[in-house]
Amino acid sequence: MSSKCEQCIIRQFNSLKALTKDELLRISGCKTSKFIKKGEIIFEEGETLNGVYCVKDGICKLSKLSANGKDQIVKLVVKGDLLGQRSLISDESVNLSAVALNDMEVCFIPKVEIFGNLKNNSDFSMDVLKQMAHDLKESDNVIVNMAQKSVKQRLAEALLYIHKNFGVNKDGILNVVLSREDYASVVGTATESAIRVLSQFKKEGLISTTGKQIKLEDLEGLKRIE
Amino acid sequence: MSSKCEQCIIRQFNSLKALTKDELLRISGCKTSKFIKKGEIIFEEGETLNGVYCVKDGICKLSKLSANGKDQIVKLVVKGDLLGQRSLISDESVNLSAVALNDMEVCFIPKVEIFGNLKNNSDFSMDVLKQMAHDLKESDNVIVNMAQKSVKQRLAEALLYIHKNFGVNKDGILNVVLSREDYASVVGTATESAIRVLSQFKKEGLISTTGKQIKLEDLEGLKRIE
DNA sequence: ATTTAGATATGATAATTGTCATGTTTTGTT
DNA sequence: AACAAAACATGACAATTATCATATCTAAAT
Repeated sequence: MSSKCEQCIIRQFNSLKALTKDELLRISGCKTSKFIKKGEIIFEEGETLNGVYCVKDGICKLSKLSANGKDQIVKLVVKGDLLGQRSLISDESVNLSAVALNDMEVCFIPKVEIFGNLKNNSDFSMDVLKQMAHDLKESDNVIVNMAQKSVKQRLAEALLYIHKNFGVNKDGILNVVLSREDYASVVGTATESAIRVLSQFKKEGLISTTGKQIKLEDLEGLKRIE
Repeated sequence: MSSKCEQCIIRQFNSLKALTKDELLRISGCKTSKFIKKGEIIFEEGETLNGVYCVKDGICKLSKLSANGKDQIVKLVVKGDLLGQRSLISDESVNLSAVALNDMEVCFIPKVEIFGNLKNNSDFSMDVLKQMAHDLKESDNVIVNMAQKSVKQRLAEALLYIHKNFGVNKDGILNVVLSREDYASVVGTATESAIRVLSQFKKEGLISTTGKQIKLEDLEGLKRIE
């Protein structure tokens, strides 16, 4: 019993908003809904996808295994994002692995539907194109940051990024809860280094922590990190 | 007196190949041809573009100024590539600066033409989409490399990348000639570090140099760098 | 041919980051 | 509650990379 895409609010946050009522009805008919538990793998590097996932709830990480055996987290995915678009479009195997950081709810939309709409609805394809263009810009900016900034700067920016894009709960604690290892993997450093920098931020009053939970105490201070 | 796009071979290498004869004729009518000297700026970060550049000849670098004042080269552009697509599509100012590394010849195609074709020719928009999807994958891979690999590894890979994608002349010398500063800027390190690593490669017989010209002497050796 | 600015090269040293060892805390399981 | 496993934390040290100083080489301009 799948609910109706026409009434799904999530769709407003991604390219599916450009679809017509008829197109949405068709998708409603063939999509499948899935619940994914924290830590579960949605797909893995090298797999072939036969559709895209629309994230209804929860957060996941997109990562790639480096030659040295360490995982690099390339992106964090919010509610509303589409997963697997890129691989679908270029008709290649998936380049990144997706792992749930929370319990998630996703809808799987088959490839044929997406391609049909890309071909026939230029509003939709234009929106997908815009989304990709935006992602590409973000990626280029990440490259520059990785290449030019220190671990301390990158970690400060990662915290600010999560704060801005995923928000905080009523107590001011970041909605995304990452392990220290995951932070290291976002920033591209050793786990111990990430731990050390977070400890330093704590000492300096820039953040406070309760277990894995992190609260940003001084946004301006974090922005000033050099 | 602009030559005809219909007869331009370059177009086979980019998304313009998906255009119809009529569409190409229209572009022929409104495009402008430009010669750009080595070192000249094609466009700079923050500018607004009113079209895309189709690279007919020559090579250029796309770079971004980091907060620390250093340039990071994000991509090298070959003959056949389109410049400025991304910014045009997302309707934002340009994120990267483009500077000629050679004497170049480019054609400028106005925004309206591109958008018209994106809207009306789904083969064209699909091809642009594919190109962007491919670029996005490449960018993600670069992020992983920047984050996880050493300067030595990154420089070896940069040399191999240039070898593979831009080729060599009759003497086996890389077709792309970069200054040591540019190499540092590709790899994301200090100029002195880039120089040192290149010197080391030379000592180890992996490369040979004559001034700025570099020849790869041992491809397999470079691939094995750790 | 000489000058000169810029690029290349290398040494010395400092700063950053990674690795290994080890201890503590947290978490989940029986 | 007791235990084991995992995550977190920190010290000591090694490796990598950046910075500063200075020397040499190259290429362009006079």
